[in-house]
Amino acid sequence: MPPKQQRGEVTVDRLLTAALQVYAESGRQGFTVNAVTAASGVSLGSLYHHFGSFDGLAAGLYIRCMGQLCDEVFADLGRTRTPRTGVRALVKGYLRFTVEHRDAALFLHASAYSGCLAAHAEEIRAFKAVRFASIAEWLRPHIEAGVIAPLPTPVLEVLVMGPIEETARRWLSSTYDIDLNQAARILPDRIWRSLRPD
Amino acid sequence: MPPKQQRGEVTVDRLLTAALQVYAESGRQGFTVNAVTAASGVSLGSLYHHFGSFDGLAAGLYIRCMGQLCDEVFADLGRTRTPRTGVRALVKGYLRFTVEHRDAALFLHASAYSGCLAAHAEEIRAFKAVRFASIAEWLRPHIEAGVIAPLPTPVLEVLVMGPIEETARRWLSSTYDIDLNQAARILPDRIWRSLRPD
DNA sequence: TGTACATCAGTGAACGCGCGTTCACTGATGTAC
DNA sequence: TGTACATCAGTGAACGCGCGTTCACTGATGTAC
Repeated sequence: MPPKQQRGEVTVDRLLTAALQVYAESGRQGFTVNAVTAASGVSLGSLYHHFGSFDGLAAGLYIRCMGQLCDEVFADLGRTRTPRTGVRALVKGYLRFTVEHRDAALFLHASAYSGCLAAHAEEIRAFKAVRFASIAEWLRPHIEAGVIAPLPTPVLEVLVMGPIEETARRWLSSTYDIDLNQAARILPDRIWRSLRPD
Repeated sequence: MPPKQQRGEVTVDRLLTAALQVYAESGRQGFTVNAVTAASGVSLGSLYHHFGSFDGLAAGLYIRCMGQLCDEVFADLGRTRTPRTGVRALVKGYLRFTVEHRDAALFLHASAYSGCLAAHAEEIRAFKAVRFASIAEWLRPHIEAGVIAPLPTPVLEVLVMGPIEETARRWLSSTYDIDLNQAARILPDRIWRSLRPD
């Protein structure tokens, strides 16, 4: 249901931007249709015209944030040659995105189990499958070349993304005091050690 | 606000058990006071007598689940002598808990950003601080003995718990198909490699 | 042991609020001839 | 170029539902003398 006129695109953008802002300021509890329409200045009917439901808007926001994340993280990854520099790029890229787009990162983490996305789960799954394909493609030649241990793909993913995402999560929750610069410096080498063959 | 009579304890227990069941069956959206009272057979007034609010019940459930998790995971940890076996115990314990208490594990992960716990954040933080102290105590002598790399504690925690929690998360979301037995077999050694000095 | 009383536990009808959603409508944009 | 018409976009009042919460009350338990 993409808008077919330019002003429609603008309205969709205003709604999503306002929605992210509302979520950042008021959390899940304050994340309501009324709050979003008030913050965006867009009418209630217009929101429903473009998204069909409030969950639809949440799904749209999730996809927009996830797209941004993939763009920024995978851009750096493509320029790397060795798995070592690749891991470094992933760590730096992911943590930089987390800092520079705190609101988006928070929304992505928080929405994972929110239930708002249940109705659009298939759409989101398909979107992720497309965008995440590049990371698997990046991995394969390194495994075949024997420069990364021949572990099952899910285990490799978990070894790489686990520490990164957990770092981001702790920083976002602000319950823990974790130094992102320190983590960005130390993690790449440590994660790389967990992937090496032999 | 712990109950002062035995029947009070029983009621609290019935409410929390029913609440977990409701959450497991209906998700966040279906997790309401009415659903919990209906499932437990306990009256609305009684729920408020014991928990003060619905968020209070959510916080109580979170603490109960977190307590169970700590009990099971740290029990095995205490019996280990080397960091290598310690990591293995953590991985196995955490993943076993995830499988055996799927509902509790799901609730713990999902509640992290739920907002329901905001009002009781301090209470939960204090509870965690007490229970998680044992893991830091377990780590320190190994670092001092030079058998674990002298990394900052938060980074160590993230390196160990990141892959474990990410594995659990993926298994719980059931979007990914991840083999927990395989992960439990491979992860300990891989995580251990990321902690070794030199 | 029995009685009186305070506290704890349990009940369920009632309430108000704000949520997501609908709908009949107006205005803007693009297109065909 | 001008006009007619279909489609898209935007509006906001109105609605019903179910949520969390309150409260006046009854019953059970424990304790003091």
